[in-house]
Amino acid sequence: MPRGITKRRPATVTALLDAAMGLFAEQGFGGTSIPDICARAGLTKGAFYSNFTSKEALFLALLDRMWSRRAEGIRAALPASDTLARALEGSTELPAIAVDREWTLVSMEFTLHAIRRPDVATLLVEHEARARSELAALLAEALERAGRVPAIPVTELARMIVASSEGSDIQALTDRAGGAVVRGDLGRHAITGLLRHFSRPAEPIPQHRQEADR
Amino acid sequence: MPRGITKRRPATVTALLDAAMGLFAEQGFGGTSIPDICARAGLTKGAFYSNFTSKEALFLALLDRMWSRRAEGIRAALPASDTLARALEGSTELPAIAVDREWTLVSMEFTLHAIRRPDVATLLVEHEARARSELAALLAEALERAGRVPAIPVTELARMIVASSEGSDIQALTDRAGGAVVRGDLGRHAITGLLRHFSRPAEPIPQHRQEADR
DNA sequence: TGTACATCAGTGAACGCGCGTTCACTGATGTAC
DNA sequence: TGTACATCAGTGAACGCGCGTTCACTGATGTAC
Repeated sequence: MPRGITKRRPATVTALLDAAMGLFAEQGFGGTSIPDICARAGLTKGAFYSNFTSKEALFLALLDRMWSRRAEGIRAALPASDTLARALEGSTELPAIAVDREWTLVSMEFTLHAIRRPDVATLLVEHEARARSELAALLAEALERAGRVPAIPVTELARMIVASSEGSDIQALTDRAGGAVVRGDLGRHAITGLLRHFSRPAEPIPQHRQEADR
Repeated sequence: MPRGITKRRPATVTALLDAAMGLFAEQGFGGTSIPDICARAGLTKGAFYSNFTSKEALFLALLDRMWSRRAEGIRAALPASDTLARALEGSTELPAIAVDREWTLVSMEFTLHAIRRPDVATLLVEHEARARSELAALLAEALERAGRVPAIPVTELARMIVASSEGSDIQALTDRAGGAVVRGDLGRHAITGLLRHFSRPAEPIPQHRQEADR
């Protein structure tokens, strides 16, 4: 006599999340209905209500999955600080990272959603703070390897870089959708620029302080 | 016998657009129904269909109005190149510009919409190209006043600045909604940083070329 | 290993509601005289 | 200036449809023996 969840359940949840991810990216959160999601997942509406209380709840579960997958991806790519350091020294370029269309669309969708709902926004703010602090640690390490010291707190630098790269991603997707052909490395250029501008070469023998920003 | 549109019509259109602006910001495009808009405008659904063929058509009309209003606002603030030049010289800070919540939300909403519909994206890309070229002109003027020359084409600089400031605006709105208290000048700092990094002081007596980026 | 059966998980019909859209109508507008 | 009336503009009832949600049910699962 089954006395907990069966192995069938997670498969159903996965199917629903997969379907929702695709549909939210294609049609937006507001533009996607629960029957839409169920149809794509090959399930009935009852299956949906057996697993989630509302579309909103499913959205949160989807984000959870997106965030933990991304976290894995980032941990896997962690030797990046080396690459970053070399880019800072000017010996290489930052590598191109293809903009993930689905991820960016669903994230934008969620950000909009969150800005309108304070309780959801709290969730998002916490997640971003965590992600940013990992980036800040990476930046601190890369700067040190490149023999530079930050001129402003690395957490602020991380904020600027996130803002700049998100803005660039959105620009890239828009241009691509609108048929405009545009060089795709401006985002990386801006980031390198910010990193160089807001840090300076470490002095071999630390002497008196000087102005942070020339 | 009336033989064209009467003065009643534009008032109706304005009421519908005003109502839609507020609702799209509050509930999103997909989350707002036509009856919603009519109710807030104090009109019946018939009035809507007498003026627009669909919610999509109203959205486009709304953007048109938003864009032309913003263009007016920008033209009115054009002496800004002076302020910008002084900020570049380091004698002042860039002035704080309050993030317009409604504008930002509706623009994000539209960007999402556009990324999904190539024909709408074309419209957006054209608009952005126009806006960006005005900004590029402003930047060129400001750099010259500040006695600097751009190290990369000003149009690329304009792209970076737009990306960075849009990203910062979104960050600011998210943080504000999530109850995080955050200094609001990082966006301006980043912009100043980009401008300084991607330009250098003009040489009084032009001699041989040198590396753009130090 | 095989089978009985309690529990879990998804089915599919049913419901009321609000949506988008249409259209015959009433009232507002503004020109012609 | 005043009024008649053709035209324009918004009203509100009506419609069919798909939505979100519920629930009695059937079938899948996996434990106990």
